[in-house]
Amino acid sequence: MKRITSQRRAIEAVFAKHDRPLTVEEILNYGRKSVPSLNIATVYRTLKILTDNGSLVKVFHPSFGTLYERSGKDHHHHFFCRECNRAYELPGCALKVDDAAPDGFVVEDHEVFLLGKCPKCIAA
Amino acid sequence: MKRITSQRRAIEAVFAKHDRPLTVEEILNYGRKSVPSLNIATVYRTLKILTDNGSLVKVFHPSFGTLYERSGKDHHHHFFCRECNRAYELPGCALKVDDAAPDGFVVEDHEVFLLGKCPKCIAA
DNA sequence: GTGTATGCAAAGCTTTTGCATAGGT
DNA sequence: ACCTATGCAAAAGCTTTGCATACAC
Repeated sequence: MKRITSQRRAIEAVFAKHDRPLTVEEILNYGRKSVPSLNIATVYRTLKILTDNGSLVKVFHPSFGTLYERSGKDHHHHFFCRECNRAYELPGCALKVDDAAPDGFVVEDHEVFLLGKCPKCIAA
Repeated sequence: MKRITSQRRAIEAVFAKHDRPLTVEEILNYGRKSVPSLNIATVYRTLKILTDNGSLVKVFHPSFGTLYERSGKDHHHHFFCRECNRAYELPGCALKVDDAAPDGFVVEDHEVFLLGKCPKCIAA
């Protein structure tokens, strides 16, 4: 990626505006609002580049597959609302990492997914 | 599923023998050892039935997608070895569930994935 | 003007489905 | 004999890739 195109800018703007894990479809649809010609192949190619260079990280949703979010945030976990299917980032870490695995396992990383109902859907 | 076929028995035997989260491909290959004609469509259909009736649960591996494991175990989490790519079940739960999400979120379920090196690969 | 990134279409994978038939009951 | 579950092949997602061309530089 050596040229700054309108497509590339549109995709980065999507992440700036919607700062949460997004599906490829969300990225495509939001991006098309500013660049209607935006193609799904371009989205995938750009996501790959941004993931490879560390700007984005993948998040795996139990039912929706791969989501993408901006990197560089503090360590956090994810909450998926079963009602509205939106992904949330939750600050902090409630995992007792030292107790998480038996002796003999070397834990280098971890991910925590919470599933339930978000405040919006409870209020609704 | 109202009939007990050799395919069905073969698939259940695979889970009995390899009591850890398995990929569809692993299930197919292991199953074909006893029923060579076993077809991938049958595997998917059987996995769907066993998942729907609660005998199996899905486990989502960050890179390998959906794995299947037998249900009815105590609450546990998963460890994925980055070296040998094997999935382990870890007993217990080191998550402080009450602290996991801010007020306003209702946490119904959670999953924890640990990534690192397993004892076998450390020893090797 | 040069060469990269895009759009389009085709191809790869994984998973699902339609249909004729083997085989469990 | 009946009718479900299977195998096969086609289809339906999702993601990647080849190729001509638009466009950033």
